[in-house]
Amino acid sequence: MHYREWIGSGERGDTGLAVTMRDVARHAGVSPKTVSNVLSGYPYIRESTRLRVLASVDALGYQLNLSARNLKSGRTGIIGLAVPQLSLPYFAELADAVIQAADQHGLTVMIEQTGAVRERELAALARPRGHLVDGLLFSPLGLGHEDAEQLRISTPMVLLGERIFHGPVDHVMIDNVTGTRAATQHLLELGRRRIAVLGTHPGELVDTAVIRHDAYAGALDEAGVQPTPELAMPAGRWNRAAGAEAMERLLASGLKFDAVLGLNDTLALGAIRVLTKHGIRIPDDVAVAGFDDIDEARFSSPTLTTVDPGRGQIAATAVDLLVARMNGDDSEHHEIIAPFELHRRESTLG
Amino acid sequence: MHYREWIGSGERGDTGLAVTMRDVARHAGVSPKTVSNVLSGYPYIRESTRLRVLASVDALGYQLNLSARNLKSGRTGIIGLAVPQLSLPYFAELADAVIQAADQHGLTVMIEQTGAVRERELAALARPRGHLVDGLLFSPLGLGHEDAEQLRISTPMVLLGERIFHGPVDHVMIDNVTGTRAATQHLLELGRRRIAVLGTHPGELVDTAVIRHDAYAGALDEAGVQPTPELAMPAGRWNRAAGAEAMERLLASGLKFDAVLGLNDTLALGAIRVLTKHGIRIPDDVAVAGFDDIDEARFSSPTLTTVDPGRGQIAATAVDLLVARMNGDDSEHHEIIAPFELHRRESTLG
DNA sequence: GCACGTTTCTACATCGGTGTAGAAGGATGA
DNA sequence: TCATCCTTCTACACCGATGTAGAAACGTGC
Repeated sequence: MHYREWIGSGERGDTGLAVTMRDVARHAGVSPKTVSNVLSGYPYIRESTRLRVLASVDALGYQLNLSARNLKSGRTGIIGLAVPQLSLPYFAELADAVIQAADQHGLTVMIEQTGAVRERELAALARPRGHLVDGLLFSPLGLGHEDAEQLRISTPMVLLGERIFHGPVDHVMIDNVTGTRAATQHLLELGRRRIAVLGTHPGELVDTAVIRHDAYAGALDEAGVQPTPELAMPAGRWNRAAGAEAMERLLASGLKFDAVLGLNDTLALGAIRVLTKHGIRIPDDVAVAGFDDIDEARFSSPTLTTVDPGRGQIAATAVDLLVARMNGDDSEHHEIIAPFELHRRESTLG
Repeated sequence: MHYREWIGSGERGDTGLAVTMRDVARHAGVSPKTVSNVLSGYPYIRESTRLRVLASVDALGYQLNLSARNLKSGRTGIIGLAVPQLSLPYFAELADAVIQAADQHGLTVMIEQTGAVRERELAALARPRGHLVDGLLFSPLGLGHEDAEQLRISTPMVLLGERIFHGPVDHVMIDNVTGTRAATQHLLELGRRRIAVLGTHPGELVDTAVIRHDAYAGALDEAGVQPTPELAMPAGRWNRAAGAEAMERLLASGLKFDAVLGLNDTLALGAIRVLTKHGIRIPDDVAVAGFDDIDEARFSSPTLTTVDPGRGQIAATAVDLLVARMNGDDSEHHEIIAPFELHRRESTLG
């Protein structure tokens, strides 16, 4: 009687009324295996038995136990989705899209929030939830080049988002470079020359911030415009508060600028808030563009010019790819770049 | 050799390298059960054996198989969260909060999107994912009174959000009535008398829209203000697009109004968008208030006066309650109302 | 030295399904 | 008529862990 004294012990929460396959089998007058066969679509079953079994399933309210099936078959029908944070609209909308895409394949999604913290991202990789997920969609933010090796895991996995890692892993990528260039060129075409950037990560070697920042610089360069390094405002987190704070800093610096490129939409929206508060007119005094095309961008005041990275396509493609891997596809790894689209709205066109 | 011809058949995706408890046991020179005991915290283990086992676990990179554990113990450490849609900021932020709260208890969250469709909500109830979730947090939108009986399920469950159902189910509720009254009273105190409402659900008997609408009407009544029924604008979905559309309808109607109460923030934000587009000044011409206090409300232009329903507390309380139920607590069911707070911002104060 | 309690560990059955092999019965073709 | 194939179903072992019961070793007190 030691067991009861220690925490781990516990009677089953379930009140033991659980109906098993054996019960269904008895009720239908067949063997348990036949019930199993009916439920998993095995073809060689007489129609009459099939119906009888299904009737019994219904009558008893039988619920297949996925744990038991998984134990034998190694499949759960669950895929994991590891994202930095759901309260960031981009990831919330991405998760929405992934769940819908997974649904099409009859899969359920288990979401893990990593907070963009390297340790938690590594943990999400190391422990695909105790064999519970058949595959993993992973949107890394905190990992660096040095972690690339950690991505060689046995569970099927598809990376979402940034082109950070090279190696034998499937990617479905945002077209960061061309997308950012397009947004920057758009600002240049409006005649803007002093274009501030919000959300840079000075010191980082390779992450979304760096890639987009470089693309921005490249576009300026190409247009023969000298970039002003002081117009690059760092921001660690990419949320509204950080965007607002960066814009306050920029205004406080006294530097002149006629456009702002937020490295994502929430940064841009935070900036718009501060500009408006200071009575600066958008786009007359300052044009603003972002990246992500979150729903809010269509309804902010002013509406936000931004790059639509093709979220829906990314989610659908990634799930398709993952499902293929889960089904044993071991072809060369894919690197897919989703097509983007620049949406011109009031924040640049008035 | 018939099996290979039919879809359901499949070799395990895993390449069979899986390390089991038996392997660890062999490596450490103990019985499998001892490994199990070490891993689940059974106290009567010699310190030296404990360390030896843990070393072997590490050495072999052992990963406990949750399906197998679940099969025997009936526990998975996973709770389900059923919400209408993650791309709605309120639910995204709620999910974020729930995941964090669950994390504190060592639980993982599996999210299901119901799309606020009655059938899918019933499905989420009927099939707690094949015994895979130990408990369910459920935020129903599509269910009506007639479905109350369906909520008597054997899996522990806590309802989030609205006070729709009575009966033997735990609720953690938003203070819809007092919160909405407070927002309405705030508008009244500003001297506004013709207050439009966005997002009503005419014909519904009992849902959030009705509750908030009634509370609004009550506040008007109490202040001796005649409500104008035409100022109640229906909107099925509560997103920005619906808010914008409702506001367009209101403007087109030609009715005069000096304030707008969005039954949630996204409706209010959609309305703000349209008002701004039409050159109507906020709050000078029209004051706007919402409900939910999503992050965006602090950064919109103008910032949005809104009711903070205490999301973080709701999530934490609900998870605590659920965990208690999962641990066998079968006390009387609880109905907890989270404290709200009215945040006065520019959309009403300028 | 012996009865008794505690600590430490192990053998075995079992959770609820599914893979494998094969039995039984009917149809087919030589 | 018999060998062969196809259809339909069943028996049984086993997936990887844990609950139960109990064995072995170690004090302790008398």
